[in-house]
Amino acid sequence: MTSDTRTRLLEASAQLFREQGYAGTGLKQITAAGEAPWGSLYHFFPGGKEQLGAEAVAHSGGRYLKLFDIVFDGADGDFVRSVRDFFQLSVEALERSGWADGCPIATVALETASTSEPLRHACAEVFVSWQEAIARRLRAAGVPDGRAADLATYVLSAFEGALVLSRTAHDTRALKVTGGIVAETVRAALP
Amino acid sequence: MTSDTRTRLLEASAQLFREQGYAGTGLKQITAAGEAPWGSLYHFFPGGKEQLGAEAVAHSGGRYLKLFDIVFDGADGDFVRSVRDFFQLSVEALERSGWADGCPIATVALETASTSEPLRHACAEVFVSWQEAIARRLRAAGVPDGRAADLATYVLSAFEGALVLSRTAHDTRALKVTGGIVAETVRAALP
DNA sequence: GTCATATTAGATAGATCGATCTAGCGACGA
DNA sequence: TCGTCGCTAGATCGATCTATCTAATATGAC
Repeated sequence: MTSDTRTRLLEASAQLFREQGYAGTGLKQITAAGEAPWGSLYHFFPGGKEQLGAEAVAHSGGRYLKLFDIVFDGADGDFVRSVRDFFQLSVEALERSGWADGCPIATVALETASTSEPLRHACAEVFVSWQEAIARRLRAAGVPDGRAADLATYVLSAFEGALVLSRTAHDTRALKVTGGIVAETVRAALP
Repeated sequence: MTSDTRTRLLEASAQLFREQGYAGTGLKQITAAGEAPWGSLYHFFPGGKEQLGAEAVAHSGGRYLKLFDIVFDGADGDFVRSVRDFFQLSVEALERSGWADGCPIATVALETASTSEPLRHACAEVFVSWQEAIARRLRAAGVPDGRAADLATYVLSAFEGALVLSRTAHDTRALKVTGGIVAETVRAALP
């Protein structure tokens, strides 16, 4: 039986880290947002902020992994449509949240790439899992192994970058434009 | 006559923000790195950390803009080669710096997109200037206006995303793979 | 040389940071 | 009813954060 408080702390962390980064978020703010008692934080996460951060990253990563599958399954094997759908989903998420909900990992990844090895590693693992999920679907669409891995990396790169540009510009154009071109490129690469 | 101390503060800020983000960098650390006296910081930047951050972002942005031109000019009008060169330059910068020198803007952009309007705006302006620089070269290569703008956004998106993945993974593969596919895509789009 | 301005020096304020600590609450089995 | 143990409560520590302040010191014009 997983603790409810623990989950709330994890999800509050994930959301706050996504919006304002790891260093920019205080533990007090996390307990407030998660409506969790201060004493519980170090009970559930004796490793402190770093452990909480690493677990929050993994939590967000897993959640998005499920979302990938939902989008892929909803497109009935049409990989190109999946790509379009995913970019479109982010367009809507950005608009709905007032430009707050970008990539739940990227901010922490960049902040901690040179400052915390455990956090960097957690972020790297999430990115790998996402690329594998995309590559798996590409292989299912008939793309050879190595080429599928490369295309998956390419799609994720373009997606992450477009999210950075769109969120910073407060304008979904980058996501729409990039999504369109990436979808075309992928279509041409399918057998 | 621009103050030397002021420039050192600006460049130290730019480098530290690039490595560890805006919130993760203290003003004391900046004065130490820039070998500048503490009293000078608020003399040159009375607006405090936010002003220093915004100016550092603009400073980095302008520096990269010049680098764009150097790379473009070095490729003798061969835009596809410019793209490859630029991805390759980042590969080398990442390796040389021990995975510290990624995009000088992206970290701050993500951190401050929802927390500081002046900083977000400074980052957005840099990204716009970069896209315009790329688009100008695409037009020079014969690509129509609107299409050039879209392709420029696409190239920058893919580049930024690949930098995030490579820096996080401590592996230049994402930059190499993405750079290759983007170069191919751009080549096919040229007249 | 004199005066005004630009810059440096560094102590200090006041807030907040992550982390630790002890005390106590409350549910549940014996 | 009594313990036990998971969890909560929140004071508190030392460090660090940004920002402000007053003096002292260069610097340059005249």
